[in-house]
Amino acid sequence: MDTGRRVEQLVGAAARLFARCGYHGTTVREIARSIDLQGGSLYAHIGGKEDLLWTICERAARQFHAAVSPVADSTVAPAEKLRAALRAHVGVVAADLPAATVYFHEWRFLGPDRQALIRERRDAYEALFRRIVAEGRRTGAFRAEDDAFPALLVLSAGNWLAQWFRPDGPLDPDAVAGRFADLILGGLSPAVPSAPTTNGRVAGPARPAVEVTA
Amino acid sequence: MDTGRRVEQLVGAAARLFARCGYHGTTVREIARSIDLQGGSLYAHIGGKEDLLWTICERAARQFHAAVSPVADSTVAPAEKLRAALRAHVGVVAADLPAATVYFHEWRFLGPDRQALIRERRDAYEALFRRIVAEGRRTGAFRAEDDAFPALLVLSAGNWLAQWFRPDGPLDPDAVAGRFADLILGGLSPAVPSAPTTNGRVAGPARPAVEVTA
DNA sequence: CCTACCGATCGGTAGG
DNA sequence: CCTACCGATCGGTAGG
Repeated sequence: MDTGRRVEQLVGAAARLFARCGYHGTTVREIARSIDLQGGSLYAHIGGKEDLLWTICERAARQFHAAVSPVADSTVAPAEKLRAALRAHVGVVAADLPAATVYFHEWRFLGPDRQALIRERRDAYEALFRRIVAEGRRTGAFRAEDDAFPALLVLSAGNWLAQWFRPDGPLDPDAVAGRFADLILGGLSPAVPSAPTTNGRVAGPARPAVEVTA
Repeated sequence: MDTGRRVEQLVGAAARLFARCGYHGTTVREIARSIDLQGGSLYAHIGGKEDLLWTICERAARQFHAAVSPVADSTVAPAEKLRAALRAHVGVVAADLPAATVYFHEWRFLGPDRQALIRERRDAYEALFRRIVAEGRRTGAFRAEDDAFPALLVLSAGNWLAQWFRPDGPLDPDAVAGRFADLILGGLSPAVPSAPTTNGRVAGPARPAVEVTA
């Protein structure tokens, strides 16, 4: 875990290349050359290709936790807490899209031990979101059948973001997170005071099934 | 596009291996050996490694379209249409998890021309969901600031599914889709008849910010 | 469908 | 940090 300038450049270059071409689709030579280093010279700075992947993933896991954990531990109301957690998550993704992409998709190419470490941290991270949902359900702030699905919906939106978000787009990360939070908290259907649902289907005709489309 | 039994086995084996190890992390030898074929013998059945990737991606694109397109063209009310579209999408993902995983993540390793073809189809597919949202907004069945984010939320949930869904899990694909649809349509917060929102933040204290947590 | 082989390229190292 | 090199493995082919 050298903090040398060259090592940082290598980690950054590796993240960009791993994100674009995949871990196995990237050559150590390409990483070296992208920061004007000769072929095998990157071994003067790092132990091996997998070390670069590990550094990227380990840092990303830490940053997600560091961003969301204080939100989860705060005392704001559940709805605003979930909103803030999503905003924090989206912020980390958007702050380093290549690193987030690698963290989401290439971590499984780590060796078994490191893979297990990442998996542990990822599970603990997801638990933060489930706990926010659980708190909201307990206080009556959320209506949901379980903790897992709402948490999964938030994380799905937050993770898939890495596939489409571009920093030069029209919306900044906070705005994107806000839009998703509005949808997930408020729902797409205009509020009909919580109609009882039966297995995911509205019990009885909720509103007239008018059809104005071609 | 041979339909021989051996070719089908190769496509299936390739999907499984590409999904687990990635396109570049998989060897043509591994694919061949997984269906009891010798090293280079798979070239008696296919033109090259990339052809396998192409077949997987092209079929997946077609199946997603075939499943959702009739739903989008139907005349059911927007909320049920969006629910049915998500159910159809989830069904395709769950029916062949390896193929869906490869379609979502490995298509970018196709050559430029084939890559462009997949991108076109994917864009057209996403437009189906945006159109459902547009229809709902037009008829007043949906409240949303635009078409893109609700569509993106549905697709995020449906695509991220390939990362965690396991066929031996407690919920079948229809149940999973139903849970997500309930959340997206109904929202997590109990229905306070549509309070005007300002930039993703509820205007004024919507409900008492009681805090019952530690 | 197999055997045997091809040139190219891979991650990594020695020696300076 | 470079040059020159290592064995191993890659996708693909020839000839049968």
